[in-house]
Amino acid sequence: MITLQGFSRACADCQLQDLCLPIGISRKDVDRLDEIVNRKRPLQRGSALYNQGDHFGSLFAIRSGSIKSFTISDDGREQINAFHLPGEILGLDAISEGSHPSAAVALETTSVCELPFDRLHTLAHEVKGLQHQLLRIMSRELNADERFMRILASRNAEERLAGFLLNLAARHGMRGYSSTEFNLSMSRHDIANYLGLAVETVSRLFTRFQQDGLIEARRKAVKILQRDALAEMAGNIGIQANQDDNRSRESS
Amino acid sequence: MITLQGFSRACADCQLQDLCLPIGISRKDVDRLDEIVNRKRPLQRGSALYNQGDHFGSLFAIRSGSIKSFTISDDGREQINAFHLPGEILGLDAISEGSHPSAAVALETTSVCELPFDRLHTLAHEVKGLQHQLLRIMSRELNADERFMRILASRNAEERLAGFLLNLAARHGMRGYSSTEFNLSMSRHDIANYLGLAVETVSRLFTRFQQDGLIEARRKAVKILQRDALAEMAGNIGIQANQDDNRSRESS
DNA sequence: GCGGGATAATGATCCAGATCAGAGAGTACG
DNA sequence: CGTACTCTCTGATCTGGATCATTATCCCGC
Repeated sequence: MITLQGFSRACADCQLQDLCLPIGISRKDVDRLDEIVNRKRPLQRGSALYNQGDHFGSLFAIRSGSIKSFTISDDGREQINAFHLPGEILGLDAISEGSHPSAAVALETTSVCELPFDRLHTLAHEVKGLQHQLLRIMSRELNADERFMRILASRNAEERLAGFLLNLAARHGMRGYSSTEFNLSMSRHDIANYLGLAVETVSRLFTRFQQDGLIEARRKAVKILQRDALAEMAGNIGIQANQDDNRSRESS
Repeated sequence: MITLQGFSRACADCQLQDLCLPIGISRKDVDRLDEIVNRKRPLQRGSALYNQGDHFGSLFAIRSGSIKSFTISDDGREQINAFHLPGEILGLDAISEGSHPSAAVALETTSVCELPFDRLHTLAHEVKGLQHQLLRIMSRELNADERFMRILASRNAEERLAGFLLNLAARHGMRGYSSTEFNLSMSRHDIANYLGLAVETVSRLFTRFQQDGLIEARRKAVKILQRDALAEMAGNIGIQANQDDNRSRESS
């Protein structure tokens, strides 16, 4: 169904370049970016890209697959921070401390591009567009986090799950996949953990959404039947995935 | 009680420079930064630094006072994203979209430095240390958000409030104020909103913490009596404020 | 095709915290 | 300096979702 693109080599050829770092960068500069990127061999499901506390040396961009990032607190509880899809950048939260505050584990077979931070940083110093894009990506991430904090602080279970499904749908859509029919790469347990709910609640909600004709769900396979009803339910939060469609003019 | 420092002019003289943008920047470059900073006249309590949806042109650094940033959702509910103290940078979440996704309102008389983004961006392009510091500040913010998401997703009411108080205490401490005795510039309502709780719950918890001898609280005035007990309760989350004490060596 | 261990669904009960209601206490202002 | 408003506190009740318990289903290796 999805063409394997794991072996196309250059950023310039990558399907994801308009979601990823190269936005707003000239062809010539993309080639320079390309030189510092390491394409790693695919990660198997369940294996870690990095662990909590690991030394930070690189950012990572997802080429295909998906990754969850999470933190284990002192009392041993795991808390998932985010699910990452192709084109998204991981490791941004490690820049300030020099080590990764959270771990990143593949949810399925996943391939990533490694971006050594010191070289990226140097290149960004030379290529203003890259510097800008880095800032924009981090800002976008801040936005997504804030949006999610709002959901956690003020939405009930059904609003959370509706928002979650729509968010995933939109993000799939932006990557050229169907935004109505897709596979969840994470378990119900992971969804519950992420949304701050109990697994049982999530499971019941899937059942209810299905009974109400909002979705069709069989295990990991999900089909959105009534997008608008879900959006209404979610209170129109989290619908828009991290797009950033400003042509922010560099004024004056 | 707190000396008015609203009229010291230069970054180089500012008490907050080791929390703010100038970290890791040479004296000469701080002076260049200084040239682009606008010191604005103080904001009165309740007045907006910017509103939701406003065009983004500048970042802002707080000199004194405090600010809450929040979003109003479609259904009119206000949700507070963060409380900001002196030395912190506001507006980072607006870089990607070109407009402010949240509003910022002063909780008390507050003075800020305005940092026009295009000029800051250009300067960061020339001064690598500034570029790095910008990235670090954004990364630190991502960390704080993640930490807070964890609290919202998996902590109960008493853990949340304990964590909140310790976080404020630590942040006051880093700014040279007492970390055991301080004033809350926000109302119980704001605290509740921020923590995803009902006002009544927050109020009851203040009472209980006081009865248990953990704190002394009279209205806005708070005194931490048993820091360790609170930390235990908070599950050691949120204790450390956004420090970043890595001397991240630029390797190789 | 056949256990067996993870994953998911469903049912029954319980409780933390929301909601409802109302009473002080502080503050602004005519 | 009294009236009215906002903020905080406290008590009583209700409920969404957690927790506990069990069953169904999937998926894997053999």
